[in-house]
Amino acid sequence: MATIIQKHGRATVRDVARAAGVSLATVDRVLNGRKGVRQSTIDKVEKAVADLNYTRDVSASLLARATSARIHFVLPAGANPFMHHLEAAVARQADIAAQARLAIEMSTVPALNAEALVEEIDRLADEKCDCAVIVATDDDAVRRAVARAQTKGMPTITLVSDLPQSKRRAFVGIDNEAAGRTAAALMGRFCPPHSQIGLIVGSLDLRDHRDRFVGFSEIMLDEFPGIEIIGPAEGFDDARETAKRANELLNDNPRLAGIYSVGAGNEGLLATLRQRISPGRIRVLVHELTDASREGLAAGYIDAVLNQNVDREAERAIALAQILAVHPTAELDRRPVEIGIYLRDNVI
Amino acid sequence: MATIIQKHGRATVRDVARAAGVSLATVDRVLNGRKGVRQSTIDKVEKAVADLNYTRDVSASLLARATSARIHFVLPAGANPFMHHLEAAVARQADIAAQARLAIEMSTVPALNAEALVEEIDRLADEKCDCAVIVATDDDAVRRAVARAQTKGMPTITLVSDLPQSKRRAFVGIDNEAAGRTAAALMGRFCPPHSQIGLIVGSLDLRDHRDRFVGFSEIMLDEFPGIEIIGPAEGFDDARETAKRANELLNDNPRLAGIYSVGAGNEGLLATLRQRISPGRIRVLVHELTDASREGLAAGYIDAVLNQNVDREAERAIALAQILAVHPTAELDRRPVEIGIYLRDNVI
DNA sequence: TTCGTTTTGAGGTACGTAACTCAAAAAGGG
DNA sequence: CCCTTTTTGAGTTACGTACCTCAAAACGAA
Repeated sequence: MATIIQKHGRATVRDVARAAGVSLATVDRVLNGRKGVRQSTIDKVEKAVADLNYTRDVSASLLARATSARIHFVLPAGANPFMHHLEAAVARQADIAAQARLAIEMSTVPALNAEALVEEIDRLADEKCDCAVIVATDDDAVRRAVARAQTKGMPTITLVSDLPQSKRRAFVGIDNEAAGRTAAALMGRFCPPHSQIGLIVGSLDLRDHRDRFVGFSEIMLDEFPGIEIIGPAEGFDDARETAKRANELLNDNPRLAGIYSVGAGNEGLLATLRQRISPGRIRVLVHELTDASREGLAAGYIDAVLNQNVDREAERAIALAQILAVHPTAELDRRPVEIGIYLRDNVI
Repeated sequence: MATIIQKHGRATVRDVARAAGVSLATVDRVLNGRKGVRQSTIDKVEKAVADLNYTRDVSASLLARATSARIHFVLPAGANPFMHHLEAAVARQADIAAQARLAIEMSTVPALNAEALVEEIDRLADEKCDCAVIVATDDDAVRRAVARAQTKGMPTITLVSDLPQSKRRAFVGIDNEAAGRTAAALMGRFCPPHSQIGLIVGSLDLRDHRDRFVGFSEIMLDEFPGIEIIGPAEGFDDARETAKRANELLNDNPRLAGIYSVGAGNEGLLATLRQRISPGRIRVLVHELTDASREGLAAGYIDAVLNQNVDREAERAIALAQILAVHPTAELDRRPVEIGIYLRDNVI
């Protein structure tokens, strides 16, 4: 009845050396990819590893590893609450990562400023940082900087906002088109078959916002053809501007059934809603769990929140960066981060 | 601009000993709770620990720890697909846990059989297992067995299905009333204000199903008073029975707008839907991502799935068990596991 | 004071890997 | 065959903690 899944008596490098008929030093050379070992010997060792089902003891490995890998996060400065959450998440994960001999550093550059980001990437590549994790601004100068860094031996990972067609080694974030499609699937079911839904984005120049809009439109046209999409209006991820856009939506469309807020600035949206309507009159869908969106959920002004879990993202970015720092040519897991859906009663 | 969040040069036990003006052995005694140290000395050491911000190096600690803690999972045998997923998740996490010097064992007992579960708990307690993790059957004999085990020094954690009013040290699972409330919030928005929603549970004798039903009813009556709840009918977590209940619901209520399937057996529900209606005609909400529910989502027969992440649950249970194994009187994190909501485009 | 008890110190070994040196052995080229 | 280069072996040190022993010191009570 009882099955022991794993017990602690695992094979060690000594066992591998004995099984392969070589010395400890040779096993070490093979395992850590040092040169000066004949291919036939490498094969012998790898066979022994496979036969004994040897896996590196992570605790011992970390303990013995003298130097910490340097992983550097570059985040947009003084941006919206979401970015502050992301920053906090990186700091939290940094504490955990320190146990794994990873030195996590963080710096900020002005938001939406490609030049500043480029400068920072170049600086990091020069001072032999092991891996950069950036919230990318979609700009060709940034693409070139990423390529330069890769040449100099520093791989780059994009976080939250991707940089397609670039030399970045991985993207950690949600699939924003899928997020838009999911938003449409919810809103389409929330609203009457013949109604109007207003869209507010931060800016259509932002890749993630554009992707969400594309996904949303696709499903709406396909599955809820009776529903009319109003907009998108641009709120520039700013509370005041977003409040204005929401006011305009309500003024111009008295029979509006829903609002999908694609970007940030939800404090402003919420303020307008509180001022203009009673909770539940129109269906409201926003992105990211923040103080404002939690409050909106609790008060009934917001029906659902699509969220990317920043802790999971920071953790994932660090895990991938660690792999790259140790094994620069490794194949990385390409799965996007999960899109969380929160209503009032399942917020965390 | 750049901020180093953590670097690797941390304080060690030697630093603590020096700062406290005591020997290494004394620091060791204090840190590991061994007896024979004067309170005034304990205070000195703890002050030094605080001053130096000392934290145990987990890698070294694990490496030095000779023995593995034994953590034993007891799951219901041959049950539904969800339980098989849970089993697989435990096995996956066991591999990871082995790195942390944890020996994860697993056994199965007949489902819904309190006597067999009691026997297994007693057996584990006698053979000095460090912690048991059980999917509880709600029965007083089980409560007594858990209490006996606790007396013998083996703490118990409940998984997925709780055992309230017992000596279990923690529960790892979702808040099922909150899940029911969330289901109602979705269904209430999905369906017209005056319509009928059919409920199918496994059994009202199952605590989690009853809790979900209670939460669902609460929100429905409160926020969607025009919607009528039909049932609940009992499908006994069985595909055939659940198919029959779904058929009956469709026969008896030609204007049914939605079905909320609270328990398992969704293969049966899906079969009936495929046979009787076209995708999207009625809104369908089920629990747990399984082959059947994924298929239903993809085909458009299921609108949304409420899910508990079994990997997260297994991981959490192991983490809590580890704390209990090392520090039996520790206070444990009481937060429930997150309730995931999945539509077609955000499944993982 | 003296005895017994409690508390503390000093020192050791072990865990499994990383990273290094130096010498010895094997391979390869002419 | 010798000579050079490459490959391998043997051994050491280090990482930070856990756990152990034995002796020395401090303490408390009579």
